[in-house]
Order: sequence, then C-alpha cells, then structure tokens
Amino acid sequence: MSNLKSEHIPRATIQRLAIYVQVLESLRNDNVEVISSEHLARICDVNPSQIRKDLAYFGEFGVRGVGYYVQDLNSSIKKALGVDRTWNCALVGVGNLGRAILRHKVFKQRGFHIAGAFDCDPFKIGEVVSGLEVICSRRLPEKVKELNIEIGVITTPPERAQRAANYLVDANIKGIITFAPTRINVPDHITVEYVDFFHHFFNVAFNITLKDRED
Amino acid sequence: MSNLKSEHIPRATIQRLAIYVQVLESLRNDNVEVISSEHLARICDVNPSQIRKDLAYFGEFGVRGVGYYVQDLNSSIKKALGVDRTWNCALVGVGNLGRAILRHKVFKQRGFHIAGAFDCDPFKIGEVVSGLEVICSRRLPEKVKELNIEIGVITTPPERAQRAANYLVDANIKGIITFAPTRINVPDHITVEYVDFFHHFFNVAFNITLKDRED
DNA sequence: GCATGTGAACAGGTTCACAGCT
DNA sequence: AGCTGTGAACCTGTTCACATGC
Repeated sequence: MSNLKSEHIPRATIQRLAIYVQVLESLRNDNVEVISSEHLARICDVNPSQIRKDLAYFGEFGVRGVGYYVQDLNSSIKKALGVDRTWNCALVGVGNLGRAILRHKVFKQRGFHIAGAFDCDPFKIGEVVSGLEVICSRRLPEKVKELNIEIGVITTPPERAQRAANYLVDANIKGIITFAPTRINVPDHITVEYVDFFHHFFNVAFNITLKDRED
Repeated sequence: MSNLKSEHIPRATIQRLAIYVQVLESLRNDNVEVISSEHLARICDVNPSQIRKDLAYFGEFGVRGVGYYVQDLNSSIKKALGVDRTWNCALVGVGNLGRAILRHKVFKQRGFHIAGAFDCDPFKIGEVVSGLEVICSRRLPEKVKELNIEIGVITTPPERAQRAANYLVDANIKGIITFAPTRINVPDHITVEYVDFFHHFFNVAFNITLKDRED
C-alpha cells in the first residue's frame, strides 16, 4: 500500500526534504502562505528542479502557475516521510552528549520523543535527567515494550557502542541512530544511521588548508 | 604548492576519509600493521576500489602486492586533509549542546581544540565550563586574534545563529560549523558546514515507515 | 603472486527544457 | 501567463577490470 511513485529514493533527497521541512516551518511562522520552487530553492541553496524532482518521488503537491501552499506542502512531506507522528526513542548512554540530547527540546518538537534513558553505570542509574530516571541498560527489552519504543539512540563511548546495540537489538528495536564514532554490527532488517560530525570539522579544516596552500 | 592530483575532491570522499582515519586509528590501537583495501573496505562497508580511488586523489600510499601500512596511511590521510595539526576553535552559544561539546574530550583528541567559549547571555558570562570562562560574544574579534582561532562553532538557538555568524565573520574567522537548524549568510570565502542530525532521524523514521507500509 | 593504481564502463543523481495545468 | 511536473541530456561519483610494480 505504498504511495511511492518510484522504488528507491536517494538518501540525498531525504536529507533535502528534512531541510525543506525546516524552512517551511519557519516560513509558516512568518505567515508565508504560498512559495514557488524557485523561491524555496534560493533559501535552501539548491536548484529549483531539484526540489520539484524530490517532491515528485512522493506525489504532486504543487499548483501549476501558483506554487506550493506552505502549510500543505509541509504536512505532505512529513506524512510522506512518516514524521507526521511521534516516534518514541530510547537513549542509551547518559554522558555529556546524552544529557544534551535529553535536554534538547527540539527533538520532542520534531516528533522524536526520548521516552527512556539507559546506562549501565550504577552511579548513573536512578539519577533523574530532564525528568527521566536513568534505567539499567539490561532492562531495555521490558522498557521498550512498555514505553512503545521503536528507535534507539546510542550516545555511549565508542567501546560500549556495540554492547548498547546488542541490547537494543534484543529489545526488538526497529532502527538505531548512533553518535559513537565506531561501526556497529546489527541484523540487516534494522536501519542504522551513523551521526558523525567530525567529517564536518575535517571538511572545514580541509577547505581552509586548500585555500591556504594556494599561496 | 598543492600536491593534489586532481582539482576537485568530492565531499563524499572527504566524509569517507574521515571514516578511514577513525578505523585506522582503532586498528593501530589493536597493533594491526598492514591492511589491504579489501579488508579496510569490509570494515567501512564500502567498495575496495572506492578506497583506492579516494586515496588516489592525494597520492600513492600503498605498496603493491602488500597493502597499506596502517600507521603510515593514517598520517598520510591526516596530512592530506590538513588535520595533522591542532585547529583552534571558538564555540558560540553555551547551551546544552555547547556544554556537551566543550566537555567532549574527543574534539581535542582529534585536533579540534575549543580555545574559547562565547555567549551573549549576561548570566552565562563569567561562568566556567570545562575549564573555560564564558566570554561575551562581542569580544570575539579580540579573542580570536589573541587565541589564534580559525574555526567558529555555532551552538546557539536558531534565532541567534545569524548574529553569532556575524560576530565570527567580523572576527575574521576562516570557517564555520553550525549546529543550529537554520541557514546562515556569510561571505563566499568562508566555508560553512551545516550539522544536521535530524535528517538521520528522518531517515530512520522513513525506513521503518517504508518497511511497515509494505504490509 | 598479489594488492595497488587507474582508464574505461556504468550507475545514479542533477540540471535542462519544455509540455501540461490552473 | 506562470509555475509545476517530467522525460531527456548531462554530469559526477562509483564500480569494474586489468595493467603495473613490489
């Protein structure tokens, strides 16, 4: 019952759609009602046909001769991506980064609700962070079921990432987002996303170096 | 005096090189001395020729019939990317995320040293976070010069990101990495990298949705 | 012999140009 | 008239296959 027009959607498209949503929501707050692909493209710094192509994967959302209704387009994209609802997440690893994510309201705003915080450090278990009690990672299976969690977020140090992943797999999680700088092994049916901000740092360093080397 | 073999290097290549460095460093810790492109490829989950092509942009680092010397390759890549030295960074916006980054030792380990923390909130100015005193953002120009800072890291809320960017531009920064979910405007000669972990969340949500819709 | 380095073939994503609607 | 939707052209990045060199 998929309403996709095409089979495979480029990951770059998903990334851009996330940006469009970001921009559309801020446009909506500014009470902009209609926008053309050309205008939206300028804001997002992409090619207008790129936007139209990206949207074409999912359907026809615009009005010819007019443009796109901001509100409509926004909810259509979110619906197409499956982010028109709340996703419950389990965060594993209550360190600095974990705490920052737990406190970051934007996650909830965008539909990703951290419903449980887990750690295997006995000193952390029981502590309350941002209204959530830290629970022993071993209890993931029971809690995932109870709290209706579908996504796992790994924020452990690299050496404990695989163990965290194992707990999540055992708990029957459907997808994992890991911030730990290591590759992890999980069964094929589980989607894994690696968040790696270092390549952004590398890229900036490289670009600066390139420019400096030009002399 | 560039030692690049080719003019433009795909951003995807840079991203993978960052992964290779990550993996090579962990291999080195495990005392692995030599590795073939095939083996490295399996770990990084890419195609072996991909690795060889990525490296070919910068030179010849391998030994035919043998493979790559882990230690050598690691330092060669870092040198090629310009991350074989320390980069001083200014962090603007001492909120939850900013604090997490300030405390995250990995940044320093990888050569990105946060040398100054800035905020415009008078309640935060003067506070000491992870050994750094929070300084008024207005003082960026003087501090950037004094501390020899080349990279700016924006961790403000979205509505203050542009202002932070302006301060950084005025301070003559060379590159910016922003974690705020908004587009910012800066002069062309300044490299900007947008860190956006939401698309990872979107992607996981989308993949799960796809799988669920298959029924 | 064996794994790298690389030109040639391929695949996939992006842009163009215009047909199709409103 | 104007902007979307889309097939075709283009271009960039990936994979293949083999020549090259240790």
